Amino acid sequence: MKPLREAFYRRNTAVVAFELIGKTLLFERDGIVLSGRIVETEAYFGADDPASHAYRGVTPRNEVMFGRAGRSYVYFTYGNHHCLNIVTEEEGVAGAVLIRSLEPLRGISEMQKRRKRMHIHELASGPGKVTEALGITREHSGWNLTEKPFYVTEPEGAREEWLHIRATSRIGISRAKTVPFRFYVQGNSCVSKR
DNA sequence: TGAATGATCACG
DNA sequence: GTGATCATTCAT
Repeated sequence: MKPLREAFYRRNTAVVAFELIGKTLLFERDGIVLSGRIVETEAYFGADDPASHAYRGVTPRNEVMFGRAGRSYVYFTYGNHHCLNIVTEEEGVAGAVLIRSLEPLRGISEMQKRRKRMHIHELASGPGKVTEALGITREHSGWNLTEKPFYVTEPEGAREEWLHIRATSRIGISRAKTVPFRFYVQGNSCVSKR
């Protein structure tokens, strides 16, 4: 399967966040393919979104959010965890989709090793777990996700889960708590817990 | 130079 | 419910 192209990401962030549900995220490293179905995302905008890192303009950390769509934005938070985003919108406009949860597909034993957990629903059911399962750190920020080895594709088969996608407020933020910019597959055990 | 904060997780 | 743990940001 071919990677999703830059034009997919160069659109409204909430639309991209919604449409990324059900797609497959892949990272091929050291001859091992790690992949999962995206089952939970959140949209973060720019100047009009007080919960976004880009709310107050460009900083050294967030500058990739203002750059070209389809790039990774990885940041370190709470002294322990990394979070993976994919940049959206036209160049010069801030936006990114936080990848909150994956349903593991390939490379499960490698994810179990990295996470020190066995159960499928513990491997990538939260943004910090996603990056730990795939071994993603700030070194992987700014990568071009429209080409291998780190990319997103259409799922195998039909995208049936669109019927079951829910939208709610975003998790873990202190501002803009009401807008429904979180999307997830209802009933999927790999979605993060409330 | 310092203090506050944080798009989290695991454990009890 | 709470502690861990530190990079980032903004104010001083």
